[in-house]
Amino acid sequence: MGVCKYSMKSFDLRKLYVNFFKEKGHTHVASDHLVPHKDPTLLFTTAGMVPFKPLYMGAPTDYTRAVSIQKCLRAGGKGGDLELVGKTLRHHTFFEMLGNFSFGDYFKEEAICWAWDFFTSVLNLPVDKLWVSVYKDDEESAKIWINKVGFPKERICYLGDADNFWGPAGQSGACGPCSEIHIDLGEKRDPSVKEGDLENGGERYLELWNLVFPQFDQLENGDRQPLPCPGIDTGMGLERLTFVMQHLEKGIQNNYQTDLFEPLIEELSRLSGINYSHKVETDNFMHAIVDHVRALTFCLAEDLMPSNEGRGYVLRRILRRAYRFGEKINLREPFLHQLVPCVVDIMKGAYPDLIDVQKRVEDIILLEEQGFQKTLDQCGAFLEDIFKKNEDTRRLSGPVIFKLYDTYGFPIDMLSDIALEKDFSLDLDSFKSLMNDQKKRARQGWTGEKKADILKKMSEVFSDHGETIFLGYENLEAEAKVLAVIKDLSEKQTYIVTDETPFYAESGGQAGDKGFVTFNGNKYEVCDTKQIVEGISSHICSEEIDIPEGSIVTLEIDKKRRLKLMNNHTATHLLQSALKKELGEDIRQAGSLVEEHHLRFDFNYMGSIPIDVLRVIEKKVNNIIWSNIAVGTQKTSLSEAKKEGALSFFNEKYGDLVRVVSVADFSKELCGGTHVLSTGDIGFFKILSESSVAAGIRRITAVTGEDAMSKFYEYEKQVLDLKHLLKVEPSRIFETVGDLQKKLKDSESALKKMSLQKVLSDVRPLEDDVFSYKEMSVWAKVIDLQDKDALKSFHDAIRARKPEWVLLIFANVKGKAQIIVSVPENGVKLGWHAGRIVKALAKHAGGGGGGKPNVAQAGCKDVKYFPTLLKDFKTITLEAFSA
RNA sequence: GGGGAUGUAGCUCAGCUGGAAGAGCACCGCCCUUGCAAGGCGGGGGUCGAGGGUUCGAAUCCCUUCAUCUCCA
Repeated sequence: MGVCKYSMKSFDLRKLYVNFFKEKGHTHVASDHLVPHKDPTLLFTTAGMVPFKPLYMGAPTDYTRAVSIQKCLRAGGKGGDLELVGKTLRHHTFFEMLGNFSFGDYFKEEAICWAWDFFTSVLNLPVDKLWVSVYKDDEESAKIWINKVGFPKERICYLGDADNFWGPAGQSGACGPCSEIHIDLGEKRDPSVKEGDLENGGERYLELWNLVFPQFDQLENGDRQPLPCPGIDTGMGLERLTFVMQHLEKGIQNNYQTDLFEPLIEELSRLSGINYSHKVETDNFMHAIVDHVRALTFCLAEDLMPSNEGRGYVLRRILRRAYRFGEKINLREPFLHQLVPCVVDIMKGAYPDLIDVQKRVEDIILLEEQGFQKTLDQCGAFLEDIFKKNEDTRRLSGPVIFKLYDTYGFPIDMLSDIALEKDFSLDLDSFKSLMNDQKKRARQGWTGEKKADILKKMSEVFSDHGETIFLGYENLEAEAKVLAVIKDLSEKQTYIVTDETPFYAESGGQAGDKGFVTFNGNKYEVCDTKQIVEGISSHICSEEIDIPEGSIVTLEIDKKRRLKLMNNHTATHLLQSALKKELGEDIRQAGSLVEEHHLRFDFNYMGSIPIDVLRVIEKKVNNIIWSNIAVGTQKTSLSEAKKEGALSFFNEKYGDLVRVVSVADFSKELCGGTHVLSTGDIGFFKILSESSVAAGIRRITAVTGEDAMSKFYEYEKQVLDLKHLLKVEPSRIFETVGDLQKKLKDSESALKKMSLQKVLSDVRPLEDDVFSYKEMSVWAKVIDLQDKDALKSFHDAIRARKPEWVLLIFANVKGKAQIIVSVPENGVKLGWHAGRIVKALAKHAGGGGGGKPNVAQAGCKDVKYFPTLLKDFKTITLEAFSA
């Protein structure tokens, strides 16, 4: 990458910022995940404050000031940023947000003064180039800027809701007025922007830092209430800040020339052979590509997978957009994965975790690129076809374009390019109206949140009491206080929430506990335990129950079931370690399920796993089980755990104490689940199946202990049954069945042949059975047959001998009445139609049938009709000739 | 959550308005060739994604469901 040419690098800016606010009493909180698992209303973390949302609602914490550098992703949705990326120089899908926060602590004055201080004393930004905006009704902030900071009045702008009222992130939550600091990059950069017009700042006035003053809580219905815990929420994009610093130093023109992007652009330029800063158009494609690769790398590093729905689909769209742009700069083969090492190299200083996942990220991206290329190729034939079909008009209609886009996912911009090449026009207006129809349909289909009220009650319990305390590592029964009893009438279920519980709530793949809740001598069955709101365990009973809040109840779990879950969960850990040791260290969990009677483990791996390798894996696990090693659990900090090499899946909340489950040096994982005390408890481990669930993902299912034994009995019984049935030793069953199959097959085909031969020798196509009708010789016969297939063979044999006759065959196939009629070519010309004839015959005999003019089949209720059909053939089929 | 499409041999796919499940590649055997490549002849392999229904008869029509792809939210 070479020596960095800037004295102030992105890495330094992160440090300066965090240290500045640490000195002002802020706790440095590490970035939360891009996928906010605690907030189902958001697809991705879109702002620095997202992880802190509950704190503004008054959730308990041990700090009131925080500083963070938050990984963020904005793609589609409300902002619609995705389409802008590349076209403007300041939008990104993935970016890092520097933020300082106050929860009921300091307010506007400190926020504004410190921001100013950071800009002017730490970064030495040119004071005369800075501009400030405040919310139109927020005199308080304006006064602070003028009186406390001494900021010139004439460079303060008052803006409205669109620009200076922030939030909420998602459908609900904290929001409030804000004040922004902009920098004037000079008139030359964007001459269309008037002096001081921050509202339409274009490329001239760059919004650098947004100081938000969250004061309100917006509800789902749009109403605003005062926030329980108002404070400060600021956000400054690291990419923009870095740009400004390096612009001032070296005069670079955009974010993509900063040290955060420049090596990537250089690499892309090398791969494509296209120079940067050559043409605006290709530059924009390069911008979008490198932006998207960063986003992809960070998402995939968090174990998010491209898929066809939800978050994974957003990821897939980002990838495809980048891939398509590649084509515009002469990259016609998968190339995105080749940029990943460069992303990792740039970011590894701040995100060392990336190093471990680099290889995996590359693999997944390559696979996706190949998959997309395949869909494009498959559209090729369809495309050719539609261009051919519309050759006369040289125009593709709306419905045709819509179908191509909606069903096959063929990108419209690519279609336009091809159409241009072939000199075709596109009816895009009609296409757009079809898209609108689809949007309308989608909106109508939206049923809304059914369980919103239940979620709301659970959230209230959370903010009043905090997380449910889990006693179940040591205790299998306990007394506890009831905090809430919530009835779901639509499902006939009751959720019972207590302050503490021995019940394990479904999490980390481990199934929730079952058992009983006892109150006042009444025993209620708990059929599952779940965390409907994260942190709150609810005991689910499938009946309506009334227990007053505040009551003390006895909680008792199904112990036998839990022991099995513990077996299976520990075994899952052992399996994962064994897989890593046997198939490679880059094996990663892609999902796991721990249930009472079996366990399931999904992981990334290309290709299937040979049976003998599975046996080796099985053996490794069993060796650990038979060594009877104590299973250790300890609480430690996340960073400590990582240092010791514990496996983690990015699901842990930073800052918390984490629980590490370890089996000597064989396995070490962060896990909140319940485990056996010693591996020997598991008894035995047996893999039942290995299969594929998605591209690049394999699934292993297995059983342990008693269930492994049951499985063995099941197989044993099957073998013994076979042994008795076949009267051979088990070792010879395979061979014997093979022989039997072959014999059966041979004799079946011999039988078929023989019975056909017999019919053919018994029934000869003699002139005696022929009558003349409508200028043709008609041969009619009733025969008996063993199976339906023989009928057609019989017909073909007769046809071969008498090509000039009309054949009329009535067959009794084991009691079922079947008719076949066939007419030679010259008969068809004379007006004979086998289909119509057979239909008429069948209709007369309570059946139905049909076929082509030359040959047709039918069936009817009973063979007893055959003589009549024969006798009255001419009258019955009369109408078959009239048409 | 709402649309559209696909699911047939190990792989890639044909199969029309219902009437004996097919092709190419791959596989196995034999022939030709000193060997390789190629060719010739023969052969094995399918619950037509699953479950219902209509029908004398369903890969084909209808309903349900699952998986994959795709668009919209």
